[in-house]
Amino acid sequence: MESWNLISKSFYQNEDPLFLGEQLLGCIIKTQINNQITAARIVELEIYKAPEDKGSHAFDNKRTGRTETMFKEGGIAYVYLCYGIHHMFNIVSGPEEMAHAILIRATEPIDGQALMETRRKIKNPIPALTNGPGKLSNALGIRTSMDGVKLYDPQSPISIWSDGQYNDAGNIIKSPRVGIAYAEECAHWPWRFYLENNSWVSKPLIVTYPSSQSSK
DNA sequence: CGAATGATCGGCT
DNA sequence: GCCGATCATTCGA
Repeated sequence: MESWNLISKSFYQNEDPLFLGEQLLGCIIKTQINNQITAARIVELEIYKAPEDKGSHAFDNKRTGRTETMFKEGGIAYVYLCYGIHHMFNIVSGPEEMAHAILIRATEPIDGQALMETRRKIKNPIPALTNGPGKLSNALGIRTSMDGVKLYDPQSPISIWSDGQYNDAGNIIKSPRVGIAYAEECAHWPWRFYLENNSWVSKPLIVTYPSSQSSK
């Protein structure tokens, strides 16, 4: 709010989602729902690069009712339900017909922390508030009904801003993504980005990959 | 601690 | 019918 700059629509049209992922780390997600405002800084995300990425819902440019959102112009939200409970928030990027998406995995609260704690039914200010994709959506009030909203419109329920912090890409750690062991050779691509030494990053879950990762 | 499990539902075979 | 880009809770060592 103080000196935040709204991320422009053109920014999201970049054809390299890996580059965009680096730029989006440190940016701020703001939600305004029924005049209630919360904001949180992106500290961890994952790139899903269609069509070659077997971890993506849009692998091989597969179009379904659900994935259709990802084929639209960059700069909108892709929100889907996972395990029947969790609302997963992604940023669609690239031009129309390029189904790239960037999953936000963890955030650091900036504004409206008390409201986030109420939504999450959490008593104490602990990292569990927003250190996972399902957790942060719950805390920020993001739901599947917001699928397709414009992130570059300040009136949207979800918008993304920059305040100039964390612009230095030097402190970004890159590692394999979480929860996609089924994605064969794509499973170990280092497309999970997070800020080094940030205490709000999600727990580095131990994922069992098809036995071929350690020393080959 | 870690491992196992239940929750809960839309999308897809 | 089955299963997932997950999480909170329980159970056992």
